[in-house]
Amino acid sequence: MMEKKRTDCPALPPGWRKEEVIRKSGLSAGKSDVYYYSPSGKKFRSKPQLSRYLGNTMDLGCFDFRTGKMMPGKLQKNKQRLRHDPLSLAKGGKLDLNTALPIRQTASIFKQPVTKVTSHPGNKVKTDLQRASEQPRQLFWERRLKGLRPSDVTEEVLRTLDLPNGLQSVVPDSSDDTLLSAIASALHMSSAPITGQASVAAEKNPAIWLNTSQPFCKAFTITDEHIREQELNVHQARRSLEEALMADGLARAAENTQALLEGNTT
DNA sequence: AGATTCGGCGT
DNA sequence: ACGCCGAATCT
Repeated sequence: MMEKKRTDCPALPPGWRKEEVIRKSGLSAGKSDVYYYSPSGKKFRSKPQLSRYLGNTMDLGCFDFRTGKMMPGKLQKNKQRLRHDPLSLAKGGKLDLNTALPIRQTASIFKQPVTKVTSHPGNKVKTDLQRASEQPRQLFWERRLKGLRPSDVTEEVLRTLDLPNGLQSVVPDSSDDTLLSAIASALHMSSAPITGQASVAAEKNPAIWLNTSQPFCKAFTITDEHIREQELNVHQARRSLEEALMADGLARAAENTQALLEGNTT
């Protein structure tokens, strides 16, 4: 057989490999197809597919699938949006997985070497821990999360959460899922309590009075009822997980005994 | 079954 | 002209 020419791909996290296969017959003979293999061996044959899998892990905006390199000049020329409805999803109902989403620019879940600066002890940026949490943020940046959907590695879209009805946005035209994203982000990024916008002024002029360290929801109160509801949710989630684990264990066991009985060769 | 390969639709 | 993905074909 042909020796597979799988090369390491420096633009992707460690362990990812790229393969180029030349078509040898048919009308398209001479053309080539490019594939990528994840560290775990899963094959990827298009950029959208890769995007879906890597999700928010990495920005593939300037990643060129064919060459496997980052191409800084690939700043997508977004048409004249921003004029009518800057927050709407891209026309055609499709979401641009390349650049539309606010995503981390580094592959944080992968182990990657970082530059350790030792020769500049006074370096503010590398030294000052406060600075990291004081990065300026775009007003209403949470809105860019609109349309994001959680999914597992098989690309199945998961059910979204429901918000308690006591939660309201301080900005008009903010759909429920945007608000959910905003609150989820706030919980995720800070260990401080999430109180919502305390100042009523924020409702009249969010652009001026919004407390940027809080999500753009109105101040809310948590009732005992809320807590009971949430406890129920957690219990149900745990039960689901338990069942899934059990089912998986049984399936594996059955697979193994079957293999033994049939004298499976592999 | 999964892997490989080319066609062809849509942009 | 080419990216993407369905499906025929191969192992």
